[in-house]
Amino acid sequence: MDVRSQILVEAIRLFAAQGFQGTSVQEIADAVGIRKPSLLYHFPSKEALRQCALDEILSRWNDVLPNLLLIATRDQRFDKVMEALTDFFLEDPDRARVVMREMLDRPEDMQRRIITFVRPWIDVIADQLEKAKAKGTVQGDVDTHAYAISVVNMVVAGVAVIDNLGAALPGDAGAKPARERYVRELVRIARRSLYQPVS
Amino acid sequence: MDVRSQILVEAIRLFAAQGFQGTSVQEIADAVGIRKPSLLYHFPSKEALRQCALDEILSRWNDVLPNLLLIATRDQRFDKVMEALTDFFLEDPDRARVVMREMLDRPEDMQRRIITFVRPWIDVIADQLEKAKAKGTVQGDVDTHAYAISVVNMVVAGVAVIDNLGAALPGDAGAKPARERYVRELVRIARRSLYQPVS
DNA sequence: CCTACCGATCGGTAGG
DNA sequence: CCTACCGATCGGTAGG
Repeated sequence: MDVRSQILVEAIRLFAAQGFQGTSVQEIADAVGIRKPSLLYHFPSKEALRQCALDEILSRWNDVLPNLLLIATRDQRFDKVMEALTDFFLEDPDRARVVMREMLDRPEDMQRRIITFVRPWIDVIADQLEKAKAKGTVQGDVDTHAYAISVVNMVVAGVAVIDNLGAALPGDAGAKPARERYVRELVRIARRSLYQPVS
Repeated sequence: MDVRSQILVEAIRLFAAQGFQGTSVQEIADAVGIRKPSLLYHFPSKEALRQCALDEILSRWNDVLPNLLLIATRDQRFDKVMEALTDFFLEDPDRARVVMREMLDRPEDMQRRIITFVRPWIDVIADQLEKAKAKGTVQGDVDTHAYAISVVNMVVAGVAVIDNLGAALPGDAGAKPARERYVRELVRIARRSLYQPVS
């Protein structure tokens, strides 16, 4: 792996754990094993490093997005879409943490990214849900746009703090790992609040 | 209002917007209109200020909690409990932002607070839900603990970034404010994923 | 509650 | 990719 990629990996890890302001360029350089000015040769400023770290995460999301939209458009396989969404963030929870932090730290910046980046595919999914609503598969009072965004936000926020939430569960020693319980329940909540009961 | 309270108000506002590391003691002192050493007379360190800011939020939560548990225990009025929960954070979204930031910045610290502070009343609510499950009012496959925690997390995270999420909605000019749409949909999701359909 | 001041660390640059 | 160094700001203290 080249130095630039190593820098991005360590930056995302540290930004996720300590935040952007809570992480110094020195710390990232130490983690990579180079000197601070060497890092600033690859990224002209700490701010540039922030943008690149976020782009890195969003571009990986773009890798899974086409496949996800294909599934959603073709046969509305809800479980598959939710699985792709949860898998993406569970694969590296730091992604969820960085995204949550950016939404808190830079709301205007993140709103811009959301408009150009998230809204298009939210619109596609909402369209599908509207069709399903007309057919009667989906419950009539679902606010399809607000629903889709809320579910995405629930997954991102849930994964970002998933290990914290474990502390709120009763500590059954032999029980299923807390992570799995939460993810399963999140998916259940999203599904059950969407579809018309089959009865 | 005394100086100490003013400091806490400004600290919570700035911590919510910029984070703890992103806010300097100088900034808070400026916002209050005093010098930095004067602030450090009231709070011995920035770290002490953080703890007090969080205690302030949690103690306000303790004001509404007994009433909330009474409602939940007496007649399981789900909508009233959800209303108390959403109202508390919507009343000042900075509360939600500070809590989310603390969960990200200080996971071990926050886990401790969750165990002593959140878990007891989550247990009470989960107990109520188990009884309702036995009666058949609540759906059989609900993981009551994971459900209660997930709903709380959904509300906290949703309110924390509620203005960001507006950017993902189509911009119907005359439409209902984005905030209200989101809150309404969050409550619908929570309710519908819990109860057995009346059919 | 203030003025004056501390060492440490910050992001970033010069120059090679 | 390094050494050497910059001004600015950080949290905090002394002393009144």
